Amino acid sequence: MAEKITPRSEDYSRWYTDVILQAELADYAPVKGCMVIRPYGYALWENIQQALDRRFKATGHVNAYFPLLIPESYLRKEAEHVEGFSPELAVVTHGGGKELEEPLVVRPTSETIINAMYAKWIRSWRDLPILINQWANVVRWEMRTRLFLRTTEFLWQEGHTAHATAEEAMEETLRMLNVYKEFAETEMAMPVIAGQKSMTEKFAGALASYSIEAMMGDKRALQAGTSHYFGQQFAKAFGIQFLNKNNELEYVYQTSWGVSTRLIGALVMVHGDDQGLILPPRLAPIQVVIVPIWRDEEQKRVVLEAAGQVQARLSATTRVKLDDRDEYSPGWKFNDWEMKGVPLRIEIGPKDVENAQVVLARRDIPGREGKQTCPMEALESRVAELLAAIQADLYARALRFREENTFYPKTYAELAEAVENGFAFAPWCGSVECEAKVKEDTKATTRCIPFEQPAEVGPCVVCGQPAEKQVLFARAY
RNA sequence: CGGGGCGUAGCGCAGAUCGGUUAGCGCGCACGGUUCGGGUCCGUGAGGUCGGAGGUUCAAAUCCUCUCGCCCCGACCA
Repeated sequence: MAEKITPRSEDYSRWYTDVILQAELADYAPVKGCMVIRPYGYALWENIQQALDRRFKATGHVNAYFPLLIPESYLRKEAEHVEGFSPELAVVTHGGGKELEEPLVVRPTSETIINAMYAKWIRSWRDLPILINQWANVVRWEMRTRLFLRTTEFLWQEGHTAHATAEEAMEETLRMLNVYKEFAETEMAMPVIAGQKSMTEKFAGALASYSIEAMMGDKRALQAGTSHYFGQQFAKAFGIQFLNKNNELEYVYQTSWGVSTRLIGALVMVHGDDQGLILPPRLAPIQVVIVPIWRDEEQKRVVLEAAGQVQARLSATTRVKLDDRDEYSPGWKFNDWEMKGVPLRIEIGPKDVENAQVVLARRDIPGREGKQTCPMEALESRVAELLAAIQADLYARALRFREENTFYPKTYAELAEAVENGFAFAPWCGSVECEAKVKEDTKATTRCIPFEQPAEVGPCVVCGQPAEKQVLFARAY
């Protein structure tokens, strides 16, 4: 056995890296913190893109593309924004062999360049709302990087909208957060907690930030998507004004929202096991792999013919691959496709051809337990059923895991213990001091103030003062 | 930036403490055969500026100095 995946229990971090490298999702690039997204990983990203893009279009958004290079001065226009991003900027100082008059930053996010354009485009209330999304790469010079979770360059989408009223912009902010939540749960089979970020955790330049937070396999939290309400902050910095219906000059109200290739890291950590990836059927690049089994040339001919028919029948509705490679044994292929997380495997051998059946093996249920025979005539319906069942079961399993590792501490000591073992929902007075103390003592941060709140909230778990809200504390990526 | 680890064949490593002349092993790769219902087995073969620079020495993967890079753990972040 050439490569082994480190078991999760031994070293979760190494397991994560092993799975990504061996499943060929990505590989390290020559430049520190950068990675190559390999074809299999990119196919996964394309499926994520499609599923999201469909939802963006359905909510009235259009795609556009803004440039990679941004004049450095643009970043400085919004005080809080520049403060948040300057430490991690890549700056271009030379071009065409000459030093540039003004340095250009490689976008870490596109608020400034997009808003500079919005200032040109918006004149009247009739120009609003502007609902633009872009799929792009961005660069942030992070100190510590990790495949997919935090790379120097990453792919994402960023929606940037401008509205005539605060209410409308806030509605948009929450609508898109909800799109993310629905996407995560439906497509990724990943349950998430939606809520508002605390003032210290919010986006640089936003009035309010919202996020969806998911529990990874090591019980740590991962911010899987964010949506920001900017009010008129950026509009004032960039001079985005319009004449309202009363012929009054007014600043627009804005939002931005984004998810990144980090979602691939989330998929790995939410569903994967010691054998490798387990991909949710709705996003899996290959939903069904057919592994034919034969001994001699005659069997090979018969089996491959049957396998070809199975492939043809399923390909109308399913992303299916026939692995007819001669050079690998069936056992090798089983392991290989399990590592790559293909949700459903079809085995066809001489016995199956004889009995007009196939063997179906679920990736999410290892061993004999996950295997069943299926008569050839029931092929399409059974495969569809199983894929749907796997999708649902993955979600249910992830939800159960999160619930089993979620705690409701009443005291500070209980909180400290709880965040060692998972998510902790606890009353919080809202003060930065209490938030900082928890971080200092336990390394856990407030992830979000969930929308779903209990009927009654006790005193702040840190200081004992009255608390209005319950907050989610967790150690996070 | 602080702490730790590592750079020797495509990958994973041994060799270094105690310098010695053809630098090994496993996997992978190529070819031939064998096998195929859970990572078959056998044979043959190709493949190396020992991260880089400088120094010590009759002799350096090995000792010394400098340097570059990567990974992991922290502080920062999607």
